[in-house]
Amino acid sequence: MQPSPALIDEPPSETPSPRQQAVLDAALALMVEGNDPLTMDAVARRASCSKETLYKWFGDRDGLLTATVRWQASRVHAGRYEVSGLDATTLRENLLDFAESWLAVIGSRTSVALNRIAIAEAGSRRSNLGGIVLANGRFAIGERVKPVLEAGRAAGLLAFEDSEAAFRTFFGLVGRDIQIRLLLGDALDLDAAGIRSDAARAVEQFLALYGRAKP
Amino acid sequence: MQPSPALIDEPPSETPSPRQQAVLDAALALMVEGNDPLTMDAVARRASCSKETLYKWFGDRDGLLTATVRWQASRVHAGRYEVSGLDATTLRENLLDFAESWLAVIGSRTSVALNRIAIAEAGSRRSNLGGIVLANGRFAIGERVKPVLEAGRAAGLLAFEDSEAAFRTFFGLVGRDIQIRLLLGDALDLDAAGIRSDAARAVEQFLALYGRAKP
DNA sequence: CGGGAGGCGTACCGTACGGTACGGTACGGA
DNA sequence: TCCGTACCGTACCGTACGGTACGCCTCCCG
Repeated sequence: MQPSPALIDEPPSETPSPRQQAVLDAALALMVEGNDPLTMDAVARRASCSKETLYKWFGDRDGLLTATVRWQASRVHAGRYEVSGLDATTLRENLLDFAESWLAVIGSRTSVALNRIAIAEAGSRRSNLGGIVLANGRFAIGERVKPVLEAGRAAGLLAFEDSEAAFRTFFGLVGRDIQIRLLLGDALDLDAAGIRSDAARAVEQFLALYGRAKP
Repeated sequence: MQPSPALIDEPPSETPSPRQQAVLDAALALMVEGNDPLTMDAVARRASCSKETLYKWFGDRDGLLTATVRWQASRVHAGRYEVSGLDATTLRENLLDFAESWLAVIGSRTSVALNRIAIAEAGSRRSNLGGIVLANGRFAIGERVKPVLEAGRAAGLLAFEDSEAAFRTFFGLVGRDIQIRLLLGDALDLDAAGIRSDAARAVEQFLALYGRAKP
Protein backbone atom coordinates (compact mmCIF):
# COMPACT_ATOMS: atom_id res chain seq x y z
CA MET A 1 0.00 0.00 0.00
CA GLN A 2 1.47 3.34 -1.07
CA PRO A 3 0.79 6.80 0.27
CA SER A 4 -2.18 8.09 -1.59
CA PRO A 5 -1.46 10.80 -4.17
CA ALA A 6 -2.97 13.52 -2.03
CA LEU A 7 -0.25 12.95 0.52
CA ILE A 8 2.73 13.56 -1.70
CA ASP A 9 4.62 16.41 -0.21
CA GLU A 10 4.81 19.57 -2.19
CA PRO A 11 8.21 20.82 -3.38
CA PRO A 12 10.30 21.61 -0.32
CA SER A 13 9.93 25.39 -0.63
CA GLU A 14 13.10 27.26 0.29
CA THR A 15 14.18 27.24 3.89
CA PRO A 16 12.96 30.13 6.01
CA SER A 17 15.28 32.98 6.96
CA PRO A 18 16.61 33.05 10.53
CA ARG A 19 14.03 35.63 11.50
CA GLN A 20 11.31 33.49 9.98
CA GLN A 21 12.66 30.50 11.84
CA ALA A 22 12.37 32.47 15.05
CA VAL A 23 8.74 33.16 14.22
CA LEU A 24 8.12 29.48 13.55
CA ASP A 25 9.80 28.57 16.80
CA ALA A 26 7.50 30.98 18.57
CA ALA A 27 4.53 29.27 16.99
CA LEU A 28 5.86 25.90 18.08
CA ALA A 29 6.41 27.14 21.60
CA LEU A 30 2.84 28.37 21.77
CA MET A 31 1.52 25.08 20.48
CA VAL A 32 3.50 23.12 23.02
CA GLU A 33 2.37 25.27 25.90
CA GLY A 34 -1.12 24.69 24.65
CA ASN A 35 -2.79 27.34 26.71
CA ASP A 36 -3.72 29.68 23.89
CA PRO A 37 -5.52 28.37 20.83
CA LEU A 38 -2.64 29.45 18.58
CA THR A 39 -4.09 32.66 17.28
CA MET A 40 -2.22 34.80 14.79
CA ASP A 41 -2.18 37.58 17.32
CA ALA A 42 -0.54 35.36 19.91
CA VAL A 43 2.15 34.27 17.47
CA ALA A 44 2.87 37.85 16.51
CA ARG A 45 3.13 38.92 20.12
CA ARG A 46 5.29 35.96 21.08
CA ALA A 47 7.62 36.48 18.14
CA SER A 48 7.66 40.27 18.57
CA CYS A 49 6.62 40.82 15.01
CA SER A 50 3.58 42.41 13.45
CA LYS A 51 0.67 40.46 12.11
CA GLU A 52 1.17 42.18 8.80
CA THR A 53 4.59 40.58 8.54
CA LEU A 54 3.11 37.21 9.37
CA TYR A 55 0.66 37.54 6.51
CA LYS A 56 3.33 38.87 4.19
CA TRP A 57 5.63 35.93 4.86
CA PHE A 58 3.18 33.07 5.15
CA GLY A 59 0.11 34.18 3.28
CA ASP A 60 -2.49 33.16 5.79
CA ARG A 61 -2.95 31.14 8.94
CA ASP A 62 -2.76 27.91 7.06
CA GLY A 63 0.52 28.90 5.44
CA LEU A 64 1.96 29.64 8.84
CA LEU A 65 0.82 26.28 10.17
CA THR A 66 2.20 24.49 7.15
CA ALA A 67 5.54 26.25 7.42
CA THR A 68 5.65 25.41 11.11
CA VAL A 69 5.06 21.73 10.46
CA ARG A 70 7.74 21.65 7.77
CA TRP A 71 10.14 23.51 9.98
CA GLN A 72 9.67 21.06 12.80
CA ALA A 73 9.96 18.13 10.43
CA SER A 74 13.19 19.49 9.01
CA ARG A 75 14.73 19.23 12.44
CA VAL A 76 13.62 15.69 13.14
CA HIS A 77 14.88 14.02 9.99
CA ALA A 78 18.32 12.95 11.01
CA GLY A 79 18.93 9.34 10.29
CA ARG A 80 21.71 7.10 9.35
CA TYR A 81 21.20 4.24 6.96
CA GLU A 82 23.33 1.20 7.48
CA VAL A 83 22.00 -1.53 5.33
CA SER A 84 25.11 -3.08 3.87
CA GLY A 85 26.61 -6.10 5.55
CA LEU A 86 23.78 -6.52 8.01
CA ASP A 87 24.15 -9.10 10.74
CA ALA A 88 21.68 -10.03 13.44
CA THR A 89 23.13 -7.63 15.97
CA THR A 90 23.20 -4.69 13.60
CA LEU A 91 19.65 -5.38 12.50
CA ARG A 92 18.44 -5.50 16.06
CA GLU A 93 20.27 -2.31 16.88
CA ASN A 94 18.85 -0.54 13.88
CA LEU A 95 15.31 -1.54 14.74
CA LEU A 96 15.83 -0.63 18.36
CA ASP A 97 17.08 2.76 17.33
CA PHE A 98 14.10 3.38 15.10
CA ALA A 99 11.68 2.27 17.77
CA GLU A 100 13.27 4.45 20.41
CA SER A 101 13.40 7.55 18.29
CA TRP A 102 9.86 7.03 17.10
CA LEU A 103 8.58 6.66 20.64
CA ALA A 104 10.49 9.76 21.65
CA VAL A 105 8.88 11.66 18.79
CA ILE A 106 5.27 10.63 19.33
CA GLY A 107 5.66 11.12 23.06
CA SER A 108 6.96 14.66 22.75
CA ARG A 109 4.66 17.53 23.54
CA THR A 110 5.58 19.06 20.22
CA SER A 111 4.37 16.06 18.28
CA VAL A 112 1.18 15.80 20.29
CA ALA A 113 0.38 19.46 19.77
CA LEU A 114 1.20 19.36 16.08
CA ASN A 115 -0.84 16.24 15.48
CA ARG A 116 -3.77 17.67 17.39
CA ILE A 117 -3.83 20.74 15.21
CA ALA A 118 -3.43 18.75 12.03
CA ILE A 119 -6.20 16.37 13.04
CA ALA A 120 -8.53 19.18 13.95
CA GLU A 121 -7.78 20.83 10.63
CA ALA A 122 -8.28 17.57 8.75
CA GLY A 123 -11.81 17.47 10.04
CA SER A 124 -12.80 20.77 8.54
CA ARG A 125 -10.64 22.82 6.24
CA ARG A 126 -9.19 21.70 2.98
CA SER A 127 -5.63 22.31 4.06
CA ASN A 128 -3.71 19.09 3.81
CA LEU A 129 -1.86 19.77 7.00
CA GLY A 130 -2.75 16.21 7.91
CA GLY A 131 -1.14 15.01 4.73
CA ILE A 132 2.04 16.90 5.51
CA VAL A 133 2.19 15.51 9.01
CA LEU A 134 1.64 12.01 7.68
CA ALA A 135 4.24 12.45 4.97
CA ASN A 136 6.84 13.64 7.45
CA GLY A 137 5.86 11.23 10.20
CA ARG A 138 4.35 7.85 9.56
CA PHE A 139 5.36 7.62 5.88
CA ALA A 140 8.81 9.11 6.32
CA ILE A 141 9.72 6.61 8.96
CA GLY A 142 8.22 3.83 6.88
CA GLU A 143 10.47 4.73 3.99
CA ARG A 144 13.46 4.67 6.29
CA VAL A 145 12.61 1.41 8.02
CA LYS A 146 11.62 -0.64 5.00
CA PRO A 147 15.12 -0.67 3.45
CA VAL A 148 16.44 -2.01 6.73
CA LEU A 149 13.81 -4.72 6.77
CA GLU A 150 14.59 -5.63 3.19
CA ALA A 151 18.29 -5.74 3.91
CA GLY A 152 17.50 -8.03 6.81
CA ARG A 153 15.56 -10.26 4.48
CA ALA A 154 18.38 -10.21 1.94
CA ALA A 155 20.75 -11.27 4.69
CA GLY A 156 18.49 -14.16 5.59
CA LEU A 157 17.59 -12.70 8.95
CA LEU A 158 13.98 -11.87 8.30
CA ALA A 159 11.18 -13.57 6.42
CA PHE A 160 8.24 -11.68 4.95
CA GLU A 161 6.60 -11.09 1.64
CA ASP A 162 5.42 -7.52 1.85
CA SER A 163 7.78 -5.06 3.47
CA GLU A 164 5.00 -2.54 3.87
CA ALA A 165 2.92 -5.05 5.80
CA ALA A 166 5.91 -6.02 7.91
CA PHE A 167 6.60 -2.39 8.68
CA ARG A 168 3.00 -1.76 9.68
CA THR A 169 3.22 -4.61 12.16
CA PHE A 170 6.42 -3.12 13.53
CA PHE A 171 4.70 0.24 13.75
CA GLY A 172 1.82 -1.27 15.70
CA LEU A 173 4.09 -3.15 18.08
CA VAL A 174 6.02 0.00 18.84
CA GLY A 175 3.23 2.53 19.09
CA ARG A 176 0.41 0.39 20.45
CA ASP A 177 -2.09 2.69 22.17
CA ILE A 178 0.38 5.40 23.06
CA GLN A 179 -0.37 7.98 20.40
CA ILE A 180 -4.13 7.88 20.62
CA ARG A 181 -4.03 8.08 24.38
CA LEU A 182 -1.77 11.09 24.32
CA LEU A 183 -3.82 12.79 21.64
CA LEU A 184 -6.97 12.30 23.70
CA GLY A 185 -5.33 13.87 26.69
CA ASP A 186 -4.36 10.87 28.77
CA ALA A 187 -1.49 11.77 31.08
CA LEU A 188 0.85 9.06 29.93
CA ASP A 189 4.42 9.84 30.75
CA LEU A 190 7.20 8.19 28.80
CA ASP A 191 10.54 8.57 30.46
CA ALA A 192 13.72 7.53 28.73
CA ALA A 193 13.87 4.23 30.57
CA GLY A 194 10.28 3.39 29.69
CA ILE A 195 10.94 4.21 26.06
CA ARG A 196 13.97 1.96 26.01
CA SER A 197 12.19 -1.00 27.50
CA ASP A 198 9.13 -0.45 25.31
CA ALA A 199 11.31 -0.29 22.23
CA ALA A 200 13.22 -3.40 23.24
CA ARG A 201 10.03 -5.34 23.82
CA ALA A 202 8.64 -4.26 20.46
CA VAL A 203 11.81 -5.28 18.64
CA GLU A 204 11.92 -8.67 20.32
CA GLN A 205 8.29 -9.26 19.46
CA PHE A 206 8.87 -8.20 15.89
CA LEU A 207 11.85 -10.52 15.56
CA ALA A 208 9.84 -13.32 17.12
CA LEU A 209 7.26 -12.86 14.38
CA TYR A 210 9.49 -12.18 11.40
CA GLY A 211 12.94 -13.36 12.43
CA ARG A 212 14.48 -16.41 10.90
CA ALA A 213 17.41 -18.34 12.25
CA LYS A 214 20.19 -17.87 9.77
CA PRO A 215 20.51 -21.06 7.76
CA MET B 1 -1.34 0.37 34.17
CA GLN B 2 -4.77 1.61 35.07
CA PRO B 3 -6.82 4.37 33.51
CA SER B 4 -5.76 7.53 35.25
CA PRO B 5 -8.28 8.99 37.68
CA ALA B 6 -9.18 11.83 35.36
CA LEU B 7 -10.55 9.31 32.91
CA ILE B 8 -13.09 7.66 35.14
CA ASP B 9 -16.44 8.11 33.57
CA GLU B 10 -18.92 10.20 35.43
CA PRO B 11 -22.15 8.59 36.64
CA PRO B 12 -24.08 7.41 33.62
CA SER B 13 -26.63 10.24 33.65
CA GLU B 14 -30.10 9.11 32.69
CA THR B 15 -30.74 8.13 29.10
CA PRO B 16 -31.97 10.91 26.85
CA SER B 17 -35.61 11.08 25.79
CA PRO B 18 -36.48 10.01 22.25
CA ARG B 19 -36.61 13.63 21.14
CA GLN B 20 -33.23 14.23 22.71
CA GLN B 21 -31.91 11.13 21.01
CA ALA B 22 -33.06 12.56 17.71
CA VAL B 23 -31.12 15.73 18.46
CA LEU B 24 -28.01 13.73 19.29
CA ASP B 25 -28.42 11.75 16.11
CA ALA B 26 -28.58 15.01 14.21
CA ALA B 27 -25.34 16.10 15.84
CA LEU B 28 -23.75 12.80 14.91
CA ALA B 29 -24.94 13.11 11.34
CA LEU B 30 -23.42 16.56 11.08
CA MET B 31 -20.14 15.36 12.52
CA VAL B 32 -19.99 12.49 10.10
CA GLU B 33 -20.73 14.64 7.10
CA GLY B 34 -17.97 16.89 8.34
CA ASN B 35 -18.75 19.82 6.11
CA ASP B 36 -19.90 22.17 8.82
CA PRO B 37 -17.80 22.77 11.92
CA LEU B 38 -20.60 21.44 14.14
CA THR B 39 -22.01 24.73 15.28
CA MET B 40 -24.90 24.89 17.72
CA ASP B 41 -26.93 26.64 15.07
CA ALA B 42 -26.33 23.84 12.60
CA VAL B 43 -27.41 21.21 15.10
CA ALA B 44 -30.56 23.14 15.91
CA ARG B 45 -31.42 23.54 12.25
CA ARG B 46 -30.68 19.92 11.46
CA ALA B 47 -32.73 18.67 14.38
CA SER B 48 -35.52 21.20 13.79
CA CYS B 49 -35.33 22.48 17.29
CA SER B 50 -34.45 25.83 18.77
CA LYS B 51 -31.09 26.71 20.16
CA GLU B 52 -32.77 27.61 23.40
CA THR B 53 -33.96 24.03 23.76
CA LEU B 54 -30.44 22.80 23.09
CA TYR B 55 -29.10 24.92 25.90
CA LYS B 56 -31.96 23.95 28.19
CA TRP B 57 -31.31 20.25 27.66
CA PHE B 58 -27.55 20.10 27.48
CA GLY B 59 -26.35 23.20 29.27
CA ASP B 60 -23.75 24.31 26.79
CA ARG B 61 -21.87 23.18 23.73
CA ASP B 62 -19.68 20.91 25.75
CA GLY B 63 -22.66 19.23 27.34
CA LEU B 64 -24.09 18.54 23.92
CA LEU B 65 -20.83 17.07 22.74
CA THR B 66 -20.51 14.96 25.85
CA ALA B 67 -24.06 13.68 25.54
CA THR B 68 -23.43 12.89 21.88
CA VAL B 69 -20.33 10.87 22.69
CA ARG B 70 -22.16 8.97 25.41
CA TRP B 71 -25.10 8.36 23.16
CA GLN B 72 -22.91 6.93 20.45
CA ALA B 73 -21.00 4.83 22.97
CA SER B 74 -24.22 3.43 24.37
CA ARG B 75 -24.99 1.98 20.97
CA VAL B 76 -21.62 0.35 20.47
CA HIS B 77 -21.34 -1.50 23.75
CA ALA B 78 -22.89 -4.82 22.90
CA GLY B 79 -20.63 -7.65 23.78
CA ARG B 80 -20.91 -11.15 24.93
CA TYR B 81 -18.52 -12.58 27.43
CA GLU B 82 -17.72 -16.25 27.10
CA VAL B 83 -14.84 -16.99 29.36
CA SER B 84 -15.84 -20.26 30.97
CA GLY B 85 -14.62 -23.48 29.45
CA LEU B 86 -12.34 -21.80 26.96
CA ASP B 87 -10.65 -23.95 24.37
CA ALA B 88 -8.23 -22.91 21.66
CA THR B 89 -10.92 -22.49 19.04
CA THR B 90 -13.17 -20.42 21.26
CA LEU B 91 -10.29 -18.22 22.33
CA ARG B 92 -9.30 -17.60 18.75
CA GLU B 93 -12.88 -16.82 17.82
CA ASN B 94 -13.26 -14.42 20.69
CA LEU B 95 -10.12 -12.55 19.80
CA LEU B 96 -11.07 -12.50 16.17
CA ASP B 97 -14.42 -11.08 17.04
CA PHE B 98 -12.92 -8.35 19.18
CA ALA B 99 -10.41 -7.46 16.50
CA GLU B 100 -13.03 -7.29 13.79
CA SER B 101 -15.45 -5.19 15.76
CA TRP B 102 -12.69 -2.87 16.90
CA LEU B 103 -11.47 -2.36 13.36
CA ALA B 104 -15.02 -1.72 12.24
CA VAL B 105 -15.39 0.91 14.96
CA ILE B 106 -12.18 2.83 14.40
CA GLY B 107 -12.71 2.68 10.65
CA SER B 108 -16.19 4.14 10.82
CA ARG B 109 -16.71 7.73 9.84
CA THR B 110 -18.53 8.26 13.11
CA SER B 111 -15.56 7.20 15.16
CA VAL B 112 -13.17 9.27 13.11
CA ALA B 113 -15.32 12.36 13.44
CA LEU B 114 -15.88 11.86 17.16
CA ASN B 115 -12.22 11.29 17.85
CA ARG B 116 -11.25 14.33 15.81
CA ILE B 117 -13.51 16.56 17.85
CA ALA B 118 -12.40 15.05 21.13
CA ILE B 119 -8.74 15.45 20.17
CA ALA B 120 -9.22 19.02 19.07
CA GLU B 121 -11.01 19.75 22.32
CA ALA B 122 -8.32 17.99 24.35
CA GLY B 123 -5.83 20.47 22.96
CA SER B 124 -7.62 23.51 24.28
CA ARG B 125 -10.63 23.43 26.54
CA ARG B 126 -10.83 21.74 29.87
CA SER B 127 -13.67 19.46 28.87
CA ASN B 128 -12.64 15.89 29.34
CA LEU B 129 -14.29 14.84 26.12
CA GLY B 130 -11.05 13.05 25.36
CA GLY B 131 -11.33 11.19 28.62
CA ILE B 132 -14.86 10.10 27.82
CA VAL B 133 -13.87 8.87 24.39
CA LEU B 134 -10.95 6.97 25.87
CA ALA B 135 -13.10 5.49 28.62
CA ASN B 136 -15.69 4.29 26.14
CA GLY B 137 -13.19 3.24 23.49
CA ARG B 138 -9.70 2.09 24.25
CA PHE B 139 -10.30 1.39 27.96
CA ALA B 140 -13.71 -0.16 27.54
CA ILE B 141 -12.44 -2.68 25.04
CA GLY B 142 -9.43 -3.34 27.22
CA GLU B 143 -11.67 -4.22 30.13
CA ARG B 144 -13.59 -6.57 27.90
CA VAL B 145 -10.60 -8.26 26.30
CA LYS B 146 -8.48 -8.75 29.39
CA PRO B 147 -10.84 -11.26 31.02
CA VAL B 148 -10.71 -13.30 27.85
CA LEU B 149 -6.93 -13.23 27.88
CA GLU B 150 -6.88 -14.22 31.52
CA ALA B 151 -9.28 -17.05 30.88
CA GLY B 152 -6.99 -18.16 28.08
CA ARG B 153 -4.09 -18.14 30.47
CA ALA B 154 -6.08 -20.05 33.08
CA ALA B 155 -6.86 -22.64 30.45
CA GLY B 156 -3.18 -22.97 29.65
CA LEU B 157 -3.59 -21.51 26.19
CA LEU B 158 -1.74 -18.25 26.72
CA ALA B 159 1.35 -17.24 28.61
CA PHE B 160 1.94 -13.74 29.90
CA GLU B 161 2.53 -11.97 33.14
CA ASP B 162 0.71 -8.70 32.75
CA SER B 163 -2.66 -8.84 31.06
CA GLU B 164 -2.62 -5.10 30.47
CA ALA B 165 0.67 -5.37 28.61
CA ALA B 166 -0.59 -8.32 26.63
CA PHE B 167 -3.71 -6.42 25.70
CA ARG B 168 -1.71 -3.40 24.59
CA THR B 169 0.28 -5.60 22.27
CA PHE B 170 -2.94 -7.02 20.89
CA PHE B 171 -4.26 -3.50 20.47
CA GLY B 172 -1.17 -2.50 18.52
CA LEU B 173 -1.26 -5.55 16.30
CA VAL B 174 -4.88 -4.87 15.43
CA GLY B 175 -4.84 -1.14 14.99
CA ARG B 176 -1.31 -0.58 13.66
CA ASP B 177 -1.28 2.74 11.79
CA ILE B 178 -4.92 2.72 10.82
CA GLN B 179 -6.38 5.13 13.33
CA ILE B 180 -3.74 7.84 13.06
CA ARG B 181 -3.89 7.72 9.28
CA LEU B 182 -7.63 8.08 9.24
CA LEU B 183 -7.54 10.87 11.80
CA LEU B 184 -5.02 12.76 9.71
CA GLY B 185 -7.22 12.47 6.66
CA ASP B 186 -5.62 9.62 4.75
CA ALA B 187 -8.19 8.03 2.47
CA LEU B 188 -7.79 4.53 3.78
CA ASP B 189 -10.76 2.37 3.03
CA LEU B 190 -11.47 -0.69 5.10
CA ASP B 191 -13.99 -2.98 3.50
CA ALA B 192 -15.41 -5.95 5.35
CA ALA B 193 -13.04 -8.36 3.67
CA GLY B 194 -10.03 -6.26 4.52
CA ILE B 195 -11.15 -6.01 8.11
CA ARG B 196 -11.55 -9.77 8.33
CA SER B 197 -8.12 -10.52 6.96
CA ASP B 198 -6.50 -7.80 9.07
CA ALA B 199 -8.16 -9.14 12.17
CA ALA B 200 -7.14 -12.70 11.35
CA ARG B 201 -3.54 -11.68 10.81
CA ALA B 202 -3.48 -9.77 14.07
CA VAL B 203 -4.91 -12.69 16.01
CA GLU B 204 -2.44 -15.14 14.51
CA GLN B 205 0.43 -12.83 15.32
CA PHE B 206 -0.82 -12.37 18.84
CA LEU B 207 -1.14 -16.11 19.34
CA ALA B 208 2.32 -16.61 17.89
CA LEU B 209 3.67 -14.26 20.54
CA TYR B 210 1.59 -15.31 23.53
CA GLY B 211 0.13 -18.70 22.64
CA ARG B 212 1.29 -21.83 24.36
CA ALA B 213 0.70 -25.35 23.20
CA LYS B 214 -1.59 -26.94 25.72
CA PRO B 215 0.48 -29.25 27.93
C1' DC C 1 -62.90 27.11 26.64
C1' DG C 2 -59.07 29.26 29.32
C1' DG C 3 -54.47 28.97 30.73
C1' DG C 4 -50.07 27.24 31.37
C1' DA C 5 -45.95 24.49 29.70
C1' DG C 6 -43.00 23.06 26.32
C1' DG C 7 -40.85 24.01 22.36
C1' DC C 8 -39.98 26.24 17.52
C1' DG C 9 -38.10 30.09 14.88
C1' DT C 10 -35.73 34.20 14.81
C1' DA C 11 -33.61 38.20 16.20
C1' DC C 12 -30.11 39.79 18.95
C1' DC C 13 -25.65 40.48 21.87
C1' DG C 14 -20.75 40.01 22.96
C1' DT C 15 -16.55 38.35 21.92
C1' DA C 16 -12.84 36.16 19.56
C1' DC C 17 -10.27 35.88 15.74
C1' DG C 18 -8.67 36.11 10.73
C1' DG C 19 -7.25 39.56 7.92
C1' DT C 20 -6.12 44.69 6.59
C1' DA C 21 -4.60 49.54 7.05
C1' DC C 22 -1.65 52.87 8.67
C1' DG C 23 1.60 55.58 11.25
C1' DG C 24 6.22 55.41 13.08
C1' DT C 25 11.10 53.89 13.13
C1' DA C 26 15.59 51.92 11.82
C1' DC C 27 18.73 51.30 8.23
C1' DG C 28 21.15 51.01 3.91
C1' DG C 29 22.21 53.10 -0.48
C1' DA C 30 22.62 57.28 -3.56
C1' DT D 1 21.03 64.40 3.64
C1' DC D 2 17.20 62.29 1.44
C1' DC D 3 14.58 58.40 0.02
C1' DG D 4 12.97 53.65 -0.22
C1' DT D 5 12.47 49.32 2.13
C1' DA D 6 11.40 46.41 5.78
C1' DC D 7 9.30 45.87 9.72
C1' DC D 8 7.00 46.83 14.38
C1' DG D 9 2.93 48.18 17.01
C1' DT D 10 -1.70 49.11 17.09
C1' DA D 11 -6.07 50.23 15.68
C1' DC D 12 -9.60 48.65 12.93
C1' DC D 13 -13.13 45.76 10.10
C1' DG D 14 -16.09 41.81 9.12
C1' DT D 15 -17.68 37.59 10.27
C1' DA D 16 -18.64 33.48 12.79
C1' DC D 17 -20.24 31.52 16.67
C1' DG D 18 -21.63 30.65 21.67
C1' DG D 19 -25.19 32.03 24.34
C1' DT D 20 -29.77 34.72 25.43
C1' DA D 21 -34.38 36.87 24.79
C1' DC D 22 -38.78 36.91 22.98
C1' DG D 23 -42.93 36.13 20.26
C1' DC D 24 -45.84 32.64 18.72
C1' DC D 25 -47.84 28.04 18.15
C1' DT D 26 -49.47 23.52 19.88
C1' DC D 27 -51.08 20.60 23.07
C1' DC D 28 -52.50 19.05 27.45
C1' DC D 29 -55.31 19.61 31.57
C1' DG D 30 -58.86 21.41 34.13
